[in-house]
Amino acid sequence: MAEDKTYQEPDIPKAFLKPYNADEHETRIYKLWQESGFFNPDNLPDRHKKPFTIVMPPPNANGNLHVGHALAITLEDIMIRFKRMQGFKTLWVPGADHAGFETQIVYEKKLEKEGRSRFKMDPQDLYKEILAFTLENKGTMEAQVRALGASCDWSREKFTLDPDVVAETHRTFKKMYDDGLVYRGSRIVNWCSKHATSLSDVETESKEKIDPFYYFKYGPFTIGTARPETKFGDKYVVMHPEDTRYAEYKQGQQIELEWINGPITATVIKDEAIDMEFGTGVMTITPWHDAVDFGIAERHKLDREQIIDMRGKLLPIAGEFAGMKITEARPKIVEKLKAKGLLVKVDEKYVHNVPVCYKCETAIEPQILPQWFVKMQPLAEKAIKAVEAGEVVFQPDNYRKIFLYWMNNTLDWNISRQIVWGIPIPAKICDSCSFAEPDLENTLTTCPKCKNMLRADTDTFDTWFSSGQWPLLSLSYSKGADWKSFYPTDVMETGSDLIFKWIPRMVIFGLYLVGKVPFHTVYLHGLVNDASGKKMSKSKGNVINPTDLIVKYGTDALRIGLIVGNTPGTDLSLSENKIKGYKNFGNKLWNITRFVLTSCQGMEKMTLDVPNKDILTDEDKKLISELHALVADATHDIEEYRFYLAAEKIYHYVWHTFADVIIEASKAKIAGADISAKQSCQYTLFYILITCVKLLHPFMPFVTETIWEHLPIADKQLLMIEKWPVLEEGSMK
RNA sequence: GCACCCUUAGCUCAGUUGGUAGAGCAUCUCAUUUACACUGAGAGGGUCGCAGGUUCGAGCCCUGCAGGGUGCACCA
Repeated sequence: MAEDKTYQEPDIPKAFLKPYNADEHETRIYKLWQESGFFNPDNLPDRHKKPFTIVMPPPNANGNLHVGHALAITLEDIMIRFKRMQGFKTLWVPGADHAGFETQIVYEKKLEKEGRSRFKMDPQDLYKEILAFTLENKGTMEAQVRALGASCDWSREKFTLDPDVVAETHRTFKKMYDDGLVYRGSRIVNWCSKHATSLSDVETESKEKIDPFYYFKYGPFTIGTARPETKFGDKYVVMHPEDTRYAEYKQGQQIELEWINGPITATVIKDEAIDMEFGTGVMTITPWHDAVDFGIAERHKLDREQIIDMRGKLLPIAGEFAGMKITEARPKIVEKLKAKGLLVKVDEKYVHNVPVCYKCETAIEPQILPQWFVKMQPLAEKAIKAVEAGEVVFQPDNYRKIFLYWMNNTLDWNISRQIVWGIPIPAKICDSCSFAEPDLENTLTTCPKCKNMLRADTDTFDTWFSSGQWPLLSLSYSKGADWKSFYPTDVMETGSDLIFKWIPRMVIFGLYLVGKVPFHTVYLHGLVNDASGKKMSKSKGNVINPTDLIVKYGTDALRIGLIVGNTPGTDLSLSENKIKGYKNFGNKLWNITRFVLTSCQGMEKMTLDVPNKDILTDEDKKLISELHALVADATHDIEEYRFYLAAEKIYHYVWHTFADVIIEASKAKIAGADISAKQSCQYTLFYILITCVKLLHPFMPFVTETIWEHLPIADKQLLMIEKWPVLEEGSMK
């Protein structure tokens, strides 16, 4: 800044002779900030002592940022800039996410377009291709984060596949195995037959479907089902133990009956999972392909048999239907049962919700598979305790209830994924017996139980297994003591949709690995929808690329436009008009500066202090005390995470009090003959200007820093490290 | 079915501990060689979803109801 001479000249800098043009300044200003080194807390001046840390939720490195990212980056940057100006030793750790499953899907779509398929590729080659694709997109994503003005410490940037991240994730896996918190088991999992991988319970969505609901004669019973194609192997008939209609049938009783492919022996089971109100109150079970049935089979130690293969086709047990896709087989099976006189009736319009893959909407086919699971209950208990003790608070507060609700209803977490793009699971598996064990050093070759050859697990971890440890991993907690200054972090700011997927896992891993919660405050922002409140999606064509808005209106306008009127946890309808309005605001501030500089021409260099009372008129003293009331109010709002209110109040003051009232009234004084009134007015205008510019800096960093460059102030620094306006002792109230 | 949220101006939404109903956009009128290419002054517009309750006082607290949204679980 020293080489910039314009501010030393008494004339109005030339820059102010034309409207503010964001495009001219933003790249240069960002460079100035970055070269100053102040993004890195280690380089901040001495007054910055107490750490304030945010770990950036690493954006997916598989494409462009969307406006939701722009909102997140803005919120985080507001907190960081505010705290930095207040004198905190601020650290904001940027990152990039390889985003396992999600990126692989993006890449598979690309392959599909090229007429290729991952199922015909060598996994190693596929991995290499996706890596190259990701690294290329990582650069695009980072450039967009910079364009948003993010004052994060790039020297500490982490990628979720960095070698130390992978190594540490492996160690956690081993540690959890040794502690009995990770186990390998053949359990029912959510299987997506399109992507050919299992999914966790948070990676499925439910979709309403209308299907026929069939009633079949099953020996002396009538059973109801929407899925006749799974019924080939059904040999258990289940009813509620208290159902008086079926009191004559006893647990374990065997019944001979005629079924799809001939006579079978069915066994009566009594279980409380049965809803007496539903259907006939009797059902047969298919443990291999239904979670509830699996639970019943577990409780009663029943046989299970696979009916449907991993690509969604019927197995030989289906007899003449073997090899058919289930949708194709269903009507034919019903036809056969009808021919045998076993079809009782059909409800044509049965409305139910079926789980689907959250990415491709393919119906989830539950399957029993040997996978690695995390035992959630003991971990969830700790997380519940920590949240109940107030160690983590939520903004807005109602997410606390949602967090606790989920933690109280948690299922064991399947962490195995049958995809290549991710962190490999460092384990050895015996295909001959049930042996499986983590093997970080890659030393196990033969099974200690049955002496057969072991094979390396080809699965990768669920992305959330590593990203759940992100607050620790991103601070390189395995290396050196640096992380201890910044952990636990202060705020985790992320989308409200991650309240299940991510937040609980981070709390759990933080408590498990180092005994401390990973953050004290969780700030959750809502979705950014289009102007009519509809969710942005590629298929609707209403996706807004933040870069387009930046090009049109400038980053500052986008930032404050995303903040005003946007309460935490609530979805936002984004209209371009609003952004445009804030572009005008940037220019208003620009012109205010021009007016104040013109009015102050010929004065000595100014200081940052409150003007001396002795030279101020009573009227101006009152103006300054009103300004101080705004400072106190806005500061309080920011501290309470009410950024939408702070931004609006400052905006309103600047435009409708400072510009419309104070400046209008000042014109007569500046032109008037009363020298002391003029001087008082000049000091007052200047002081109000610098205070407003400071207050706006977290929200609109570029225009405020640009203005700051041109202000005739002695001993000034970059605005980003100037002191936040403070009402010191003795200053006018 | 359960949980959570929402319902305030034409639209999008604020409204902090209960103390006279707010902003932006839109509309209308007027001004404007202006610090302002992106401006100003002013106006209209609300039974705060409905019904009760607590209170000196309720948009805010309590109960019930209705409508909308989101999430979770499903019920074979």
